[in-house]
Amino acid sequence: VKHVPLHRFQEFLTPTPCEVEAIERAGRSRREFRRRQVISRQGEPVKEVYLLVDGWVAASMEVDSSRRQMVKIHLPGDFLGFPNIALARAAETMVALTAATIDVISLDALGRLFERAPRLAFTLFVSAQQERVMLMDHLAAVGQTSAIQRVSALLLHVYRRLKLVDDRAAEGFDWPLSQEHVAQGAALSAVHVNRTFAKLERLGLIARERRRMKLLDIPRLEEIAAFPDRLFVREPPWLTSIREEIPPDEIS
Amino acid sequence: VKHVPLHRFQEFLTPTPCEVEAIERAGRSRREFRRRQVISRQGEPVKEVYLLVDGWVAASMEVDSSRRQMVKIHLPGDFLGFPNIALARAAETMVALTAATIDVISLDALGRLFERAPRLAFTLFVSAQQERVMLMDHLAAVGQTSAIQRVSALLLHVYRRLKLVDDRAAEGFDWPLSQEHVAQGAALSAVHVNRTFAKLERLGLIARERRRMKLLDIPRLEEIAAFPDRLFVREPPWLTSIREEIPPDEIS
DNA sequence: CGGAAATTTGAAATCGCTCAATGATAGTGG
DNA sequence: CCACTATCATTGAGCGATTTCAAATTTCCG
Repeated sequence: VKHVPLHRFQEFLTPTPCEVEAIERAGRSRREFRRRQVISRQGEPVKEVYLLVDGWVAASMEVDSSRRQMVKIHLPGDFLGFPNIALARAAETMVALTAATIDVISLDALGRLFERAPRLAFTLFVSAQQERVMLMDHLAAVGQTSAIQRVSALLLHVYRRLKLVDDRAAEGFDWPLSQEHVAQGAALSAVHVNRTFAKLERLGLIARERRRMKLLDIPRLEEIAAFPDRLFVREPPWLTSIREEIPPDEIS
Repeated sequence: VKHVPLHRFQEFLTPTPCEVEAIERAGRSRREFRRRQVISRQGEPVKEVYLLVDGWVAASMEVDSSRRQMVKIHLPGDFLGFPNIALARAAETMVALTAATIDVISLDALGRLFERAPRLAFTLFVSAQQERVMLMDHLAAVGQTSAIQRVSALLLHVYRRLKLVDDRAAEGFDWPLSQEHVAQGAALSAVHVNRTFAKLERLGLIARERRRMKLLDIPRLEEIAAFPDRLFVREPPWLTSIREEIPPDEIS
């Protein structure tokens, strides 16, 4: 059995054993998906959220039948579907970009977590704010930068996230995204993404082969992309000082 | 003394008196800003968050010296600066679009709220997810729609939010945004925003005069914009069933 | 091995941008 | 209250980054 990855929690503080247990308890049933399979669909009633245990997942929104915007590339350890809990009907469609393993978390389990583990709850809250920052950066890139900058930014974004977990990302990494996917993420046409990849390759900044990607000149890519590498807080005093758990007998 | 507006809380559930008190207690010092005054600047260390009591505020990010993206138009009742709590240095710059009144909330006070008022904490969490949905819609509009659609979407977005609080918005509303501001929000040039406003006016969809705006044909604008009018959850069982408050004596 | 999905390339069209100049509005101090 | 100045809105002309359309390869997957 694959262990639940805790990356998104550990970014802000190291969970105590009983907090880890609370997380493990919240996720119940596990589901497997094949590449290209739809996990949840835009417009469906919202009943649960998910934890991505393994694989890549794309979250996207259909604007009209021919246009869709990818709003997030989810990697292992990410929560999926959280924005939908504010809605009666889901805003995003989730599609597996690779074979993927997912744990289902009920909304009731989430509520119990807020009641019993306030520090973990606050961590989840901070994590939601982090997602907002990433969306803001994405919006700024799409709104204010050129095609080559947006594609470079997307490459750097994925690279930086992979490197947090696996240092070998510097020697190249699996790249399951089609050029059509990149187009939907960077808000470009697939044709222009193709030309932009070709240009980056010609400049010696990236190398592509099969479904692998390697960034050859990261400093130069960062210079081009103008995409901020955010420094997130780590164990801030206002977070660590909160009580870790409310014993069950104190809850009526 | 102006009362603290609670719009963003009341969207998801009606706070109990002691929850209202907890909110009032969290906000301490009040500050006043003039139009165009900077409230907080991108890159500064993050020490506090704010509640917008009165006025409009723009949150924007500078991509380079000549390009900036407005990521949110804040109206009374909005929390300001929440995304920054995940960061060591602020990502957004806040500027008052009108004269504005703001309450300062310390991060410690926020922590106490998570410890003491779990239901309120969960409401804040859901509210953060709502903000993510709005950012996703914004990103989809900027990435996938034409100039006239983006400007229509921005107008509708503001109109819908104002109407929640004040029905007279249908008869026109104050419009403190310059065309340069609209340009930064919709990711267009100010010149093109001007031409797009002129077009909307020529089509009989809007009327502008001085710093007022009136939407003349909302159904047609909605048709053009293709901007979703989200239905947010209201008092969902998984939120209302959480215990309202942990008595102080149960906290060591 | 066959069919579907994805990539690549060319040519033509377009939406929105930049530059530049003029006109209107609003805020400020005398 | 008026004049002065900065900000904001408007309009024209030319250009260019990216799109669309179309067709040919190549790769992937069952």
